[in-house]
Amino acid sequence: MPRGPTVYDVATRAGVSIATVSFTYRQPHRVRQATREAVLAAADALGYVPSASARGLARGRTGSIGLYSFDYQQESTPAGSAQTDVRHFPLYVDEVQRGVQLECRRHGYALMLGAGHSARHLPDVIDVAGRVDGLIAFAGSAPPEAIAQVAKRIPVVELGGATGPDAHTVLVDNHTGMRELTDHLVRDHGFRRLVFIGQQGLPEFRARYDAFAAGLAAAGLAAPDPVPSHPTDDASTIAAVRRHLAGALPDAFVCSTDQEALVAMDTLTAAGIGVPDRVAVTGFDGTVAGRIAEPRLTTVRQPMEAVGRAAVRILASRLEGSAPDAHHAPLAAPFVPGASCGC
Amino acid sequence: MPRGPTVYDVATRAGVSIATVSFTYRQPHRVRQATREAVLAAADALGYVPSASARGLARGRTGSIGLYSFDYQQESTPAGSAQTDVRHFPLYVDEVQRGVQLECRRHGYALMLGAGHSARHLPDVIDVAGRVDGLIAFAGSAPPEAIAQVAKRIPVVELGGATGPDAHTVLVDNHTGMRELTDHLVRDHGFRRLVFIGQQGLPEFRARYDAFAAGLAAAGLAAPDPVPSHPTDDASTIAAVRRHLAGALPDAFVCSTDQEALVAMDTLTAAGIGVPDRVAVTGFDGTVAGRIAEPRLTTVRQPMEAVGRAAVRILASRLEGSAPDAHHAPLAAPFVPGASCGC
DNA sequence: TTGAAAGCGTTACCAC
DNA sequence: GTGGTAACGCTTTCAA
Repeated sequence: MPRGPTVYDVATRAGVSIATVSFTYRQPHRVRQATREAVLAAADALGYVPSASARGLARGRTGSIGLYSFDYQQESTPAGSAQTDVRHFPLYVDEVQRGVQLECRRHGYALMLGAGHSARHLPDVIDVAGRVDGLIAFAGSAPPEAIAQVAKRIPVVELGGATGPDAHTVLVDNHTGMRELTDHLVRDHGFRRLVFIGQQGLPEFRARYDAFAAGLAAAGLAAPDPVPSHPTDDASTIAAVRRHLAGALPDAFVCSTDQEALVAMDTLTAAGIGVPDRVAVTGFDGTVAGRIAEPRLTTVRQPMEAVGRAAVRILASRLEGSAPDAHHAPLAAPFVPGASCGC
Repeated sequence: MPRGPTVYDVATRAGVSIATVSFTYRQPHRVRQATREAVLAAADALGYVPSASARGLARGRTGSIGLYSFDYQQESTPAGSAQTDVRHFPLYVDEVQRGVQLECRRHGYALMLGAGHSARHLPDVIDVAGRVDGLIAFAGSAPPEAIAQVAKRIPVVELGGATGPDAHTVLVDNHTGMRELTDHLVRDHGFRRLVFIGQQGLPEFRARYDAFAAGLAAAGLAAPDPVPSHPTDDASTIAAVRRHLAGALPDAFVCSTDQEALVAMDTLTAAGIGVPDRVAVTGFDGTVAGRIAEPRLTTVRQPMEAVGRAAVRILASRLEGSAPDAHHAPLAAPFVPGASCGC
């Protein structure tokens, strides 16, 4: 912010005090029309651009909300097949971000996106937190301690985490959809040997596995342990799939996310195993990439934009001290049959 | 930013001065290790989150870059056919934004996205400008006067505008690709009656029409005036197309953007006119929606992510006072034949 | 309706 | 290496 004209310059030029200049912008009605016009004219002539830093310091709030995401969202996948080179399509994180953007705009908040690569001592998320009135963070994107620390100062909504004492979260019903999906595979397709691929670190992922297990249990089947894989890390997914290529192929790979499901499909295809002919694959999220994949991915569709919007609304209500955001019901995430399960 | 612990609190707790606390973060090497650790411990215990406002005010820069976009990017299209309900796919603006995000992260800048709907006196873009060290704005997204005013204070890159005295721009070669596209239609398909649909307000759009006209001229054909239409405003595009449904159908609709081309295709289809059987349609941008449209859109692919990245780089070099970003060559935008031209 | 002045939380210059 | 102490530009009482 190369320093430019300030309130002082505008005040001088308009022949008023700096207080009047400030009033002109913040409480126009408290200023006589003639005065107001004089001030605005002076500001215009000078090319006055109010400093948000100064305003933020004086008022104690910035008027902006922060969004902190994963790194993986940021860098393109280096290579990969047409199918997994999915980075040209918006992922879960991107679609949520879109909702956040939309709702911030509605509420008049500026949106601050975290930048990484800081060689500083402070975790990035704290840096971002220092710039905003409220923070939205994807669970797992920042160290829990950092989140906790931030939450002591400003309202925080952690997406995909558990609703805790400090950080709120947007509730999504991960269970119902996954249960339906599992039931579909077992009941409609008659599958018996199902493998679950995905990490179990976050509550939302655990809910997915639990629903999967519940579905199997209801059919009198034992649920195998989840095979570890991380949506961020394609290599881990590939490894998870390959592990099952040796012996008898399972009937279906039930994946924790679309991202992993797409990688799984590619891995299988590359190994000469047709999907869904020889094995079914399912995902979770309902991303664009999954919709246009070949075969179209069977999945559970999260209301991503709605999640982003809800996060902002929660923050806004906390910031504006309005209604303590009554316990909103979890957002629905419907089962969406595709072709990758054999339908 | 509910006020929390400050440098003073940390200093007291660590038994040092506030200057030392500041040094600990900004110039760690200048502080004795023991001191540094004491400070960090105190900060940690207190849950210290440095105020970016205060820092920005004191240092004269915020460490963040702003991106100002159109409104249309923000709100979902209410309805529309599967084809034009394109809002689920990233548009030109979104893909550029992605590049901006990526490059900001690389350079360690936080990214500030403009929020609209302010009931304030200041144009939004000025508000955003007051928050950042440099601004990227899509040409046409903000009043030229506002841009000019902002450019007096901080470096501005205006995307799609002309390189002017104040605002820089990222140069994209709009001509070559469109010329190739036009030649293709005329030469390879033998089309004679081509209609150009699109607005002419911005330099980049004019370049597209000019290339179109040049292509026709080279074939000894007269170029019709462009039919006004705005990519933001589907209704205007629909109207533009309908105007040509009455008499003899042209051979092709050459559109200024993919967005308009998709709307055109839908309009034609809805009118029972097959694309490309009875008339060809082409776009410009190379968006995802165009790639997966049926028929796949013939277009010119802009290097959208590269545009966003370049914008940040230009800003970064201006801010860091490094090389005055040597006149970089315009980015290439290749012709990409699809199926919508009849190929 | 307007002005004076006290902060707001950092940084950075200048001593020590 | 560390501490004092002016800025930095704006908002917001409190008076006038």
